[in-house]
Amino acid sequence: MKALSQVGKYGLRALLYLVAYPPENQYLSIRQISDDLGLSFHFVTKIFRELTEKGILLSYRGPSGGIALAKPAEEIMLIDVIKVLEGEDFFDKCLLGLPHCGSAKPCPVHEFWKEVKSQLQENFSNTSLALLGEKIRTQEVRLDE
Amino acid sequence: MKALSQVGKYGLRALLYLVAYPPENQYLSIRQISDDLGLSFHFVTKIFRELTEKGILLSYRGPSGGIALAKPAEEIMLIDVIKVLEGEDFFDKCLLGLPHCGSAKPCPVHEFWKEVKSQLQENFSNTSLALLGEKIRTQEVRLDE
DNA sequence: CATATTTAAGAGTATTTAATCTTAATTAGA
DNA sequence: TCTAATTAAGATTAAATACTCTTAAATATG
Ligand code: SF4
Ligand code: SF4
Repeated sequence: MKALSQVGKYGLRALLYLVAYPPENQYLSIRQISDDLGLSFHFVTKIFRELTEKGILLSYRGPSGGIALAKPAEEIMLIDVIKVLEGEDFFDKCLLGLPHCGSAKPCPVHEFWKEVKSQLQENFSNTSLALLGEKIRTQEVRLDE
Repeated sequence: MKALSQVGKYGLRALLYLVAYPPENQYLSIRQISDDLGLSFHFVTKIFRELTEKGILLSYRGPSGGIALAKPAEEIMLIDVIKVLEGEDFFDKCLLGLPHCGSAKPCPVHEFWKEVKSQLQENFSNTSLALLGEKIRTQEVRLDE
């Protein structure tokens, strides 16, 4: 089961790095993130540009430039990030992908797919980046290896 | 959230058609299924070949040939079909896709991803094709439109 | 045996996704 | 003002996925 695209995976990992290890100065360079996580610098740059456009990150060019959160990590929910990285319709995707479907005209697997999907959506909506960053800092969880 | 590939979606729909509307004679032709569901005949043929190789379908060439279930629909679970169509590792896929990970060295979203995944896996394991076929026949659910 | 029907096999094409590369723009600091 | 550091933008390439097409093999029936 493939839940996130490469854009989603890399983007989320890179973003969580920033949240977990915020820099002393205002901006953290993309190079440091991509090097530390072993991701392609250019690919991460492209992904971050999207997050910047959509108001989740701020960016600054030039020496000692980089990226930073546009809002406090407490106010950014996982679902906001996912919707930028995977598209607004992320939670509309279906198992059989029939046209015109939904609860009124369900397909054979609608019943439990609906449950699975809403459970995931709820978790994404209730999880802030701040919470995940804290888990990473306390080494309860990890971002690489 | 993209759960199934096109192979998985088309394959499952076509297979459920056979289960729900089994032919009087021994075999049902792929042409009838693909035409009825509006799917590519060649694509469905390719998918069915795989299901035949893996022992879920029987096939027979020549006039009045076609495909048939290799076992009673009661004995084929959704998860068996999914594992053929999407690969044995379908339920090993991850949100962040870190190497060497699992419950011992979890990533930040492991906790709820694990839950979501096992809920889906359980549903797939407990659902037989016979059950879904019956739902379709009684028009509780549908395969097209 | 000849023909029509049907699946098998695999080559070929198109589209989407993933990743890389090049150049431009911005900015700090010597 | 010059240089180095950094993101922005977009062109390009690579790989995976999704089909499509052609030919072969099997088989029923007249
Ligand atoms: S009926 Fe439900 S599960 Fe099935 S394709 Fe539609 S929305 Fe998805
Ligand atoms: S830690 Fe869990 S959710 Fe995260 S990538 Fe590994 S198996 Fe997937």
